[in-house]
Amino acid sequence: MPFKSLSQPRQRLADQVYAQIMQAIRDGSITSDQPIVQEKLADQFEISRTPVREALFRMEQEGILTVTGRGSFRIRQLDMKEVSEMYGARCAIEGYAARLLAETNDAATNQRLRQAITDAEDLSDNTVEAYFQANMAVHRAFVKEANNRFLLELFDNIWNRGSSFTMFASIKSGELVKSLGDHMALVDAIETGDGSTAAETMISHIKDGRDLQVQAGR
Amino acid sequence: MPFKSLSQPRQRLADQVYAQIMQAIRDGSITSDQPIVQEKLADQFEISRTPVREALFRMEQEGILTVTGRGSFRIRQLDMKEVSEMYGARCAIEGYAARLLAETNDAATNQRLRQAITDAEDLSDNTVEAYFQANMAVHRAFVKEANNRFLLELFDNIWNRGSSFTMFASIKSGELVKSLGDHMALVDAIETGDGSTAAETMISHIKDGRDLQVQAGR
DNA sequence: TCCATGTTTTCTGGATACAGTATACATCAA
DNA sequence: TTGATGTATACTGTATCCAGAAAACATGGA
Repeated sequence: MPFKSLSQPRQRLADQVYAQIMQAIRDGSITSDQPIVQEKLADQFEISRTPVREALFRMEQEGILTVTGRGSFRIRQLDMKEVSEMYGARCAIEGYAARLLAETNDAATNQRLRQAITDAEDLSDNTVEAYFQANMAVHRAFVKEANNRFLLELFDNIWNRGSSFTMFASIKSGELVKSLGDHMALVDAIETGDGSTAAETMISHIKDGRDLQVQAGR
Repeated sequence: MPFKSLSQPRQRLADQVYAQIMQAIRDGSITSDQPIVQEKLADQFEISRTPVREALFRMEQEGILTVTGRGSFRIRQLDMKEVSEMYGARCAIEGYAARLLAETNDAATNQRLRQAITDAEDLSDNTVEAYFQANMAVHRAFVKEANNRFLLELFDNIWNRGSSFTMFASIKSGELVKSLGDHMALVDAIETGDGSTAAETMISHIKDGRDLQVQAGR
């Protein structure tokens, strides 16, 4: 039987809605000051409220939206304390990923990491969005190579929080470029083979990012 | 105005359903070999399918359920590799929490931790369930005292995975008691004030748990 | 008896209908 | 004009309905 199964789990409308709303949040057509109305969205997509609701609930659970008043959603706006905690969560995940990588210290893996960094940092344009994507791609590569799907899941969970991109928008681009440069040093730390060293290097790299963020946020 | 606001966010049926299904999973009345049928559940709860659907979707997203066939849910069964990865994720979260605690090294906090351990380990009965709860309570206390809501959220996310309890059921209770005893040592490690030491102690404690689990799982 | 085909049943995703509540708005008295 | 009260509107949660697809079952020919 040369055919591969095409029984995809019957794609749900809610998934598409989810993606579209996400996009709308990213490009700023939905802002955090207007409440999100199920019926309005349903009308725009020309579908019923049911799948829209489903997508919204999902986003609430992921911390992208927050429920206000009697049940309507808004984009969840993080205050500085929460932003800072978010970086903390990143330290936990990515720091441990670095630890695992160091403990394995596999040459081929490290090589792939270097390659990923080179690829990602070859920015096609200098927008903040491009920087954001590049930075995320690099960091995601580390977690991915650590080979633990839970870790990767948690990573995505954190990075998808609605404001994570808009937050970056406030950082001056000069600083961004500088911060991009540090990634190779992370691989170096991994290559020491010492878990704690790698973890600490990663953590302090992330904290640098946090400081940039905090400065910009004031 | 001596009245306190009673505007609670209008509690949703789906939440109750969620809790009930969760309970049913824990006490084994829903097992992983039977598919979960929305209409059946709705009938049992004597409500419509809508809130049931909502609860199920939520559980799917949390990784408690998995979608099979054309869209029906089952309890997600983790294989040994995934179980092991789950412990890895715990190392990341809880290890970093320990690091934070050590860096702060606040006497009052440490005292509260010791108290929490004493409280939790005073098992009223010797069932595996009781052990599981006690162990979770202790570990949760560490993360909670680290004072980072994201970390706590991720912690809950991991520990709520459907099978996390049923997994434990296979460990011999003798081993469990032994493993409970190690918790005070974690506070000791925190009191060294050295982040790496604390993190590593926590990680190796969790890995001990993992090894127990893996042995039992074979 | 066993396989292939057609038919019924089951069950999901999505649309629509309905009820309840908070908000917005209008109306009226001081 | 302003504040209190009644009314309309907006929007949510829940119930019900409908169409489509998989799965189970039955039926008939070799």
